[in-house]
Amino acid sequence: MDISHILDQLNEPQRQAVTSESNSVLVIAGAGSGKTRVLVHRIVWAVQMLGISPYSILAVTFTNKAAGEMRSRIEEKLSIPVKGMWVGTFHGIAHRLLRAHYQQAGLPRTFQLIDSDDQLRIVKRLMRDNQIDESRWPAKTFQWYINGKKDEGLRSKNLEAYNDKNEQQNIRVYALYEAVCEQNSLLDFAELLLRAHELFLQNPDLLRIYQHRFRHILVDEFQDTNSIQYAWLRLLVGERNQFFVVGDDDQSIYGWRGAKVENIQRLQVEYPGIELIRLEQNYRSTGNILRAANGLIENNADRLGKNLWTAGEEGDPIKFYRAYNERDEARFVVERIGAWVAEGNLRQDFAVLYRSNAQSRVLEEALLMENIPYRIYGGMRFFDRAEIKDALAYLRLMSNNFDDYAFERIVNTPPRGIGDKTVSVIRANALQENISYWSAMEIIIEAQAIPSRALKALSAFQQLVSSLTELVEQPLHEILENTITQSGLLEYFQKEKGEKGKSRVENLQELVSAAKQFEELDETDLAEDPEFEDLDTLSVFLAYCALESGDSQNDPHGDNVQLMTLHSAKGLEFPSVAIVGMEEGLFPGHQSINEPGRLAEERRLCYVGMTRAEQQLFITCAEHRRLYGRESYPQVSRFIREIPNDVMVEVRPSSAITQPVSVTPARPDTSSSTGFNVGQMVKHDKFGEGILVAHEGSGHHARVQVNFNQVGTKWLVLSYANLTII
DNA sequence: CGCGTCGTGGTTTTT
DNA sequence: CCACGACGCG
Repeated sequence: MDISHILDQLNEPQRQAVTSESNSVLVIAGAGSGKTRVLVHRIVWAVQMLGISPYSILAVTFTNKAAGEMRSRIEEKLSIPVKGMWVGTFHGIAHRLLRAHYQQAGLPRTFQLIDSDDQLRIVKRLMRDNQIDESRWPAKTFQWYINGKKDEGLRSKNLEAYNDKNEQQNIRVYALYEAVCEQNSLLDFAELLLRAHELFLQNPDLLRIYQHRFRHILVDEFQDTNSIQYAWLRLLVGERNQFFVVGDDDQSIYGWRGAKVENIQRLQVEYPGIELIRLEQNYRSTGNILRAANGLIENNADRLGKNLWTAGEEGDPIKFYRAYNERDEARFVVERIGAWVAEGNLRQDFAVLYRSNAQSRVLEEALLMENIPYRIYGGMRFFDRAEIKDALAYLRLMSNNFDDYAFERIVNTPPRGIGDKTVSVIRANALQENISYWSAMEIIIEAQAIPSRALKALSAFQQLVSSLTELVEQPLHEILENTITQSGLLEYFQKEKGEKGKSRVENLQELVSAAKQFEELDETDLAEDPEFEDLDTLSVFLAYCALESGDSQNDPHGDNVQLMTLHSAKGLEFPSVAIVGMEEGLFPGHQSINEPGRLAEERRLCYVGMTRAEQQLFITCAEHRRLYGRESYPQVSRFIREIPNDVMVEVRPSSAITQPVSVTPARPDTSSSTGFNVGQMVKHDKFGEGILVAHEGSGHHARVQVNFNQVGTKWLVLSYANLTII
């Protein structure tokens, strides 16, 4: 068989990585260096050239999107569907293992998954039940604590508070939370990983089976692994399996949620023979962009070291703009987008990246003003939407009457006259008798223990759920359709006025079609394996919904400018990129400035942002920013100064003047031929008095920006405005 | 039960 | 500044 085509499209280090026969390989893959390509080709190589069975391959990624992309690219290359190969996320694979071996994992067959929203609800309710003051200890901090410990592989019983009052409380809540989850057979995301790890630890025979099966283990984005994921991988790799890891220490930006870059270093210690391969040739960005990014990231200590280069062009220098304020900054970006489009480019090829979501607002306003369509990434995901979770809660309750959290969510959603009073009676009864809410409800109805009005409403609810439960044999989408209509959810949201109600109705309808798609998709992770055969469709679908938060939002719908945080830009690329808000305190954020570790992560985030750009990169900051209603005069971000001088120029509004960025940033020339200077107090006939904060252009078109005491900031054309200096 | 007011707090996000 | 959650009223 001619397999040369597998290697033809690869450069030397890529080829080396694909064909390496070392037992463990660590590929340090810089941004845009063809990381996914290497993973895909290695698998294809193994199957086609080495005759390795797909059955013995396990490929792990972090996101469903990455897993899906890898799978489809492999199948495309092999031109046959790959049976038996496991490609998935850590969570998806852990889930699959737990479903297949639920007894050994100490779980009931029908265990359910919960997302972080459900998790928070549980913590909140548990706090109420145990008289823990939510205003003193916000539920979120406990949630954070619990997940953090689970990511470290620690259960409450492994923790010791000593004399720390705070820690005692943390551990107490953690233990209570564990008990609740145990009782309701609920597993949160971190629990999946922890359980999967324990499953192997406590069942050596089972571990051996899987070690024997997965002779080839590949991991993507290794710098994002947390402690428990790494521990789980180590078990599976064992003494002799092939371990192929791809990552980039410079792109580790998730330390704050438990990812350990150190795992890359550990790898080299714990797998002494590991072959280190660097992919440094970049196929994405211009030479200038790469030099800027390289220069920046060199300021980080403890790097494995890597220098991106390109065989392509130098390209334009990076354009740095110091705006007078955040609105001027937005105006500048919009202007560049205008120019980009005027040159015949697509809006969707221009991305604006910011550190925090709050920054999108000014940009949106500016884009709206110019009628430029845009799209914001991130935010609510499909399966996180309230209306979707409501509908799914009905399914949960149908699938498992003992799911108190589903019960609580929908007992009065849509409103059907079951108030707090009634619910607290149910809750009290359930707590006292140690039974589920559902059973408590049945007893209360039986005993007619509540006022007749409430009783009537409650029996109607009971009958509703019971009659829905009878539909369980029907096709999934019909169950859903019946659920949203008979429950009254659809009607309820139809009555809700405005865009909101409309989109909720649409989402519910989309859920029905998602269910339809799910039925057709028999090659789902779960359905593929015989272990799941005895599980009802409903449970499988619910698990799917929990694990697949629905990044269908990611498909670009129409030609829109793309707005997103730097974090969500990871893994993406755009011909033209603007990074805004490059100011000390914002980026790097004030929380990070005095902690070297966190500062380094901010710098990596900046590196990630810069390396998204293919041709053009703009970086902006504002000298004056209104944030949270407060005024601030931030310093230019240190990251700006870390970018080498010769690859970046500072640009001024509406003028052709460009100059190298001065190392000690000086205020741009504030005087002009117009006779007005920034900082002067001026008076306008209509708007009253204000301070001049910016000016641009000259002659007849000269404009100034004035911050008026009464009406806020405005741009005025000098020749019309009739301003007087006061 | 739904709507209004007051008060508070406010990186980053996937599974 | 503004969004969201906790309360109180009709």
